[in-house]
Amino acid sequence: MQVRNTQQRKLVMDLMRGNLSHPTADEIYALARRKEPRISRGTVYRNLHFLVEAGEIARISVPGSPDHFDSCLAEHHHLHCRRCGRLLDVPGVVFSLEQAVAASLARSGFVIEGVGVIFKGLCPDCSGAASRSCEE
Amino acid sequence: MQVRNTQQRKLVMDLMRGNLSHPTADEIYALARRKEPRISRGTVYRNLHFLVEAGEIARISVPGSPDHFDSCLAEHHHLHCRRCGRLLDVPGVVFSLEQAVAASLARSGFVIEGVGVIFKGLCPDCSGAASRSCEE
DNA sequence: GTAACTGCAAACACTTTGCGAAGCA
DNA sequence: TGCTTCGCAAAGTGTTTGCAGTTAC
Repeated sequence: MQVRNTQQRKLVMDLMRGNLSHPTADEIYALARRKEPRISRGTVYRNLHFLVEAGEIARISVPGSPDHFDSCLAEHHHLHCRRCGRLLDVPGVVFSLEQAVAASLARSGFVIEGVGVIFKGLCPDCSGAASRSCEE
Repeated sequence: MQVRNTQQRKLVMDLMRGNLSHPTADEIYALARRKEPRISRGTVYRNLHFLVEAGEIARISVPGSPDHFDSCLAEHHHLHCRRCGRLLDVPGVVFSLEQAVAASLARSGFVIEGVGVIFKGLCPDCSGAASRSCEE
């Protein structure tokens, strides 16, 4: 199966690479339409999947919200803000415990292919706003 | 708001309590219909949410598959089998690393309300089957 | 009696897919 | 030219919701 470098695929790729946050498929679709108004949602989804399969980007599944995509392939934790929905990187984390658990599981016959860790809570912006407005 | 103990709510509660695995809403619905064929999907969803809000059960969001529900409230990790889709408990894990990270994040102004860890891979049954049949 | 709850069905959000047309190699 | 990819729209999946009728308290 011969892979083709279409305008649309290049566009999605560029938008991902130029994006340091963790856009959803729909956010990429919105950005893509600014440059290429005729691009379709299906094409964006297909190309995001293509890039994930090709190992160019990572898919981050977030409970209760659509999937996000990450152009940073280095393994890292995320924080999902319950209030604004933003997905933020947790920097500088060592994975010794998850790795230890994975090793122990492997000894029991599990094949561990990955570990997903997601912190849930409020980001600094939202926790500040929350205390200011006394809500919740 | 006065809470009522309806037949349907009791049934969902009992099915969850008698269930050591991690059924999805649809699995609970199927079980419920065996005892109460007129129960509706909406009622099962509403009651599962009710029980989650009431702190009676936990909701486990699994990337790429419907939500699972867990009658075990003790914090623990899970393994999601890519092959059979089963969700399994990871027993006897200490959470020191996640807790350390959470503490460090808290110092930066994040409000951490929870940590979700999900291992992805193959359970012993499936990893054995996979190597036997040489697939993938 | 009354308001929380139910069953039903339609709506919902996100994602995938079938199809005929378009365009890259 | 041929086969991958596109745009479009419809279907799929899991979940929520509006409503009129029911039922627990």
